[in-house]
Amino acid sequence: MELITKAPKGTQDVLPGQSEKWQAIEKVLREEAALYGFSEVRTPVFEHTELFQRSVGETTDVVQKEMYTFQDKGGRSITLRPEGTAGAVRAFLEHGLFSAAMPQKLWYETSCYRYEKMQKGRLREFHQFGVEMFGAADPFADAEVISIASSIFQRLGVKNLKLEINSIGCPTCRAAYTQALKEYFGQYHDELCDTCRERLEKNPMRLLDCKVPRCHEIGEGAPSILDYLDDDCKAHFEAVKAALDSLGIAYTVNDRIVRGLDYYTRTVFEFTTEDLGSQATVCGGGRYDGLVAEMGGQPTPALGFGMGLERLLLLMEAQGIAFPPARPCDLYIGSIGEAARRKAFALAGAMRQSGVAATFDEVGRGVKAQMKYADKIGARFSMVLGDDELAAGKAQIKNMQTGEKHEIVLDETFAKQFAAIDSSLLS
RNA sequence: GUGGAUGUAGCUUAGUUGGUUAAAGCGCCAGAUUGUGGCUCUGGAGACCGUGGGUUCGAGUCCCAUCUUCCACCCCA
Repeated sequence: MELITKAPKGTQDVLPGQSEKWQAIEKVLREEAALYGFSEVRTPVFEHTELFQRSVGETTDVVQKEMYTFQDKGGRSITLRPEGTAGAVRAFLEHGLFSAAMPQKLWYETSCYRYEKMQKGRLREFHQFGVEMFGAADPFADAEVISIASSIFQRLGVKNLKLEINSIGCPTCRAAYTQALKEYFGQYHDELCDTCRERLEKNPMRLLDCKVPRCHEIGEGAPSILDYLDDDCKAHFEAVKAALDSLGIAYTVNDRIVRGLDYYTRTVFEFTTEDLGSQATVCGGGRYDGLVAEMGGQPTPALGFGMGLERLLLLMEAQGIAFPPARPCDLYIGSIGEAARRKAFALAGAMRQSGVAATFDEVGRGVKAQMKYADKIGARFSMVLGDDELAAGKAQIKNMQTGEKHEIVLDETFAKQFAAIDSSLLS
């Protein structure tokens, strides 16, 4: 197929039939966010490249090989956002949101871009719903953020999700732990795979989830971060777990969870599923107490999560979850002849003014074809206008499901008469 | 980035050991004694067989390249 009739690799059109599902999900996301007191923030699709290098981390895969980076005509290095947190933090700093009432609670739903090798549930343009909370250091905040995701899944009817949590400590505990890891893996230096040998220098924590069999085997005997947490971090983690317990949210502690974005501290978590093949993570997040300061702001504790919407939708479809039906056509106004068609056109307009989803014959075909069309679009009621109806000033309204007919007078009380007929169907 | 598959009308597919104008179902459009849907019947439109090369008298069917989608790794949402 020609390039102009083909969407770029890794992108997706959302067509009628699917867009209604997106809307249904988005409605739940917005409502849940509001229930928890979060406000929406919208940030640009592209930012200065440096923003992501600083926040996401120079050594991460995302920054090193997955960003859509280019130079604009002014010579600036621009990058399409690969995730949502950096932009939110930037906006938080740029507009002085830190001097508003704390905590600041924001949510967003945006497209993100990552140059990746395609797979189901892994696109180059994908959508993420996320929340960020600034200025809350307390463990209850961690539990609350996790519970937002949890209640979204619950409301959507998503099943079989596993919540895994871990604490990767603060920079102090992590320095000690990193040292311990280097020593441990150092003993097996020659047995490690090439990338792990590199990781050993740059980011030893990443060795832990290497899938190469031998590395994985070695990793099983590695020290656990949980044994290296200092007293504060340990107390914080315990309090987060207690808070989750009090909410009745089930979780498992997995000390191998190492998130791929450098800004995380202390609590990290993932919601995973086995129903999506290898793209198991539907939602991931954690605390990033150092990020705001790293970006030049006052030290501000913060945390949040990102949720992959394509994955969420895929998961819901895989689990056979029903979506609310699209709004159907309430009344199809058929017509025969030009005079009647003009009347149908006017009537459809008037009906819409009173909140009735009305449709008339927009293409000018025969009555039979019009009725077939009314049936296909799922019109709940139909009527046909012709010379006879115009002359008599009344017409028949037909219930498309039962075939039952009602007489209706073609005057200014039409909408009221229709409402009476319509509500009789509902009762 | 590594490895393995896939690609025929809008959709799902058939296409024999390469051979004349590439089939079917669904969908779409139009009809069935000229003003009415869902069933049935009839007809029609719609594919340069992903794209570009090559082999051959001749390729949807063989070879190469490229693109697309999918699977595993990797990464992450």
